[in-house]
Amino acid sequence: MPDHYAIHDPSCTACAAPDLAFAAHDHGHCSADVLARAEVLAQAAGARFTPVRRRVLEILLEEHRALGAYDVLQRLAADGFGNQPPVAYRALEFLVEQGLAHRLDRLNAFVACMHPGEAHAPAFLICRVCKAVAEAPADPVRTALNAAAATVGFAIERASIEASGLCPQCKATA
Amino acid sequence: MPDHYAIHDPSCTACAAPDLAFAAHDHGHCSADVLARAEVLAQAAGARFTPVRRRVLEILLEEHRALGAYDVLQRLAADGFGNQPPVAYRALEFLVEQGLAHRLDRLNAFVACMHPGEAHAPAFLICRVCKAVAEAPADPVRTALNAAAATVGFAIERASIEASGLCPQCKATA
DNA sequence: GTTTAGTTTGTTATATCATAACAGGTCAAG
DNA sequence: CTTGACCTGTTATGATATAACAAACTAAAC
Repeated sequence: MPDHYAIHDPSCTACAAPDLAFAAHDHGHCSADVLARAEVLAQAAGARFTPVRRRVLEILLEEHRALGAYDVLQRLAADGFGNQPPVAYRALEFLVEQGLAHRLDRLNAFVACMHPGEAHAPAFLICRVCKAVAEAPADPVRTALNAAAATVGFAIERASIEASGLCPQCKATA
Repeated sequence: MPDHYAIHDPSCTACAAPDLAFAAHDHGHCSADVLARAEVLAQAAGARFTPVRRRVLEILLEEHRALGAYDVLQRLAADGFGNQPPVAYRALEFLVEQGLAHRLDRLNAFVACMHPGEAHAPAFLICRVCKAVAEAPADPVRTALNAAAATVGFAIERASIEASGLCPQCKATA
């Protein structure tokens, strides 16, 4: 197994950071690591990590940005895969189901999950200038949300928490 | 001014409840109250609360549910207004800008604001069975979210918090 | 009371996002 | 090596949203 496929290593600076989307980092390592973990996880789940699916995840992993299904589709078509919408939507749906990607409702777009396999229900931070997307740990947020829901007797099953604003770099530049 | 146009009265059981969407209540009072407040607020903002705009708010206020733009459009057309998409989208956009309605990204749909004029940034609770939508106070949630964002240096400008699950009634029925 | 500038509405046309349904191909289990 | 499940590709269509322009209305200035 080549070095850049090395498994996630929490002692590595890059891997240990809570979120890298807004920080300079070894993105080659970062994305290869996530891809390798994804492969393992899909296997473990008895799911088939086929070429289209793998390629879609690779495409999403190229940047810490959300891509629309049609953007992904265009890339797939260029790589010789089918170029009809269901091809992209199905692969994206698979990745979301497997916890390897997330859908951002605000953007009608998809982003690679940077913490596959690590049980998490993140809040998304979307920079309105550079469009980078980061996953922020949201346990306290969800605790507060559950409490608010409980006061009216509502039982939350799924919640999406998506914030837009300025990432550290774009804030500094402005 | 007829009685059902009476202004919001916090001493009234209906008006005082944190959120009525999931509770039996005098909906005629509830919606007329919100409508009357909306009218006042629009005036105060120097905005024109025209017939289409008013009608769209009335339509949204008929139920504590989110309606798609095309649902609203159909209702408008039946009332003799234009029946092309921009008619609905523009009125909805106006209401959202004025804080009289909210857009739910998860549903691509719109819901009347039940707390117009009361500075608020709610979390939305969407019942997956009866489709009712309630606004829950989200100050603690937003505090937690801001804290999470701050740890990565992100400055939140707008956040949407949308949860789906079971409302009290549907939970009891299940 | 008329003019005028800004706003609102209506319309045509088109862009963007998403899925249903079916045919053919692939793969692993038996 | 067949079978059944699943995956991919395709056609077609549905659902959501906006650009651009013309006509009508409104409010304010004169």
